[in-house]
Amino acid sequence: MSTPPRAKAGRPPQIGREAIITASVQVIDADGLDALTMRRIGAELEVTAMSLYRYLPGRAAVLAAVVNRLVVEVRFEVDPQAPWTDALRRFALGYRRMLLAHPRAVPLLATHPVDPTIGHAMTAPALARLRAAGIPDQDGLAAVQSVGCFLTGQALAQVGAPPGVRRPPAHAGAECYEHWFTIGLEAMLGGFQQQLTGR
Amino acid sequence: MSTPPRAKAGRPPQIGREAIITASVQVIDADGLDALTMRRIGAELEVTAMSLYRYLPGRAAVLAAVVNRLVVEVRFEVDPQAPWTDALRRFALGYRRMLLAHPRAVPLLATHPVDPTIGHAMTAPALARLRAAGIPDQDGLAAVQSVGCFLTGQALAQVGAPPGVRRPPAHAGAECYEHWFTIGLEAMLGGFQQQLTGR
DNA sequence: ACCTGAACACCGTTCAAGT
DNA sequence: ACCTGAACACCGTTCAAGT
Repeated sequence: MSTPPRAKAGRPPQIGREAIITASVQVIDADGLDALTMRRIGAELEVTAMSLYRYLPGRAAVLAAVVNRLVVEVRFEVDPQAPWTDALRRFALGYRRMLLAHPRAVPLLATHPVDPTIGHAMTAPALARLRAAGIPDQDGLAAVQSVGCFLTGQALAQVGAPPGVRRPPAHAGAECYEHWFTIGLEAMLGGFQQQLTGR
Repeated sequence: MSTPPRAKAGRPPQIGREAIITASVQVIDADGLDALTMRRIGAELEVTAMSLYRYLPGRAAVLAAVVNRLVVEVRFEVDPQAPWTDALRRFALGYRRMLLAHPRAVPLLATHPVDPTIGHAMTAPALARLRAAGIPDQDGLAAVQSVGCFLTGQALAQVGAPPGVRRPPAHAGAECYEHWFTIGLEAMLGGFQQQLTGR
């Protein structure tokens, strides 16, 4: 949307907005959210922290950009033959795949709002399938929202302990959370099917 | 559990663990998570930041203590006459009441693990009701977990934007989230009823 | 026993200056 | 046009010192 800094004259840029975001995701994946300092991002790009401010107005902007970068990488395919609840299931699995691929970013994703345009684009295929099944957009949106909230909360419980916090020793293993995830998701899907398609 | 510092001799303490936690909750409620610095907590208690370390080993310990303080204040009553799903509903409403009473603490509550003992105590009445209805503890636990995850995710979506982040202008109002919350919760409860009590 | 002052190693961010 | 060095106002945390 806004014009990126162009080299009409003078030196070509050593870095850029996209490179900053990519480096930030790498740092988070490798060392967690706390390690994502402006100085560290700069070091990753062999540049000082101050140069970053040419491309993003501050650390908060970096975090917001990371959230949107991760959300756009969510992918899932809707099977038009399958019942409409399957579209919600596939949305859930696709979103969850992204979350578990970036466990240290989950607290960030959970607490930062997603750009509405990007959020809408992500859920569009699922919503379209519900619409094709005769479900009003208002109800479809509520269902997608609810599934999304459950996903976020579930991923947080599984991997969401913040950077410095030790997980309690009685903490359940990954298999357990996988099981709870399926149980909860299927309950919600079954409930929506009952609610929206009248038993 | 661990013996609190007692004044066997010398000066009586000006502050204490509980006072620190209380002051911390006040700061969060008033000015948000970012405002909760050791120096600020100290100022609230008319003491320097360094004195806090006598009672809690650091900022992370303060945050953990705040989480547990807030979770223990969750209250709900189970109606033994009502269907077992009503116990889950009341648990959800009680938990949600606490979350919405401390909106600026929601990101903290969502990302910090709860002390297992406290967490178990909070959910015990609901679990007991499910057990009385003949639902195995394993299934009951999965249901409670799922409802809790949905609650957390939902509250985050509603109030969870982190301290410095502006909510997007297209953001839905509180009524909308209240509606989505009901829809999602009832779908999940309906699904569990079907799953566990066989339609 | 309890609290403090000074200090250390970090932050994010600004601003004027270099090339 | 792009990048940097120095500086500022903050952090959390330590440690020896006061009373």
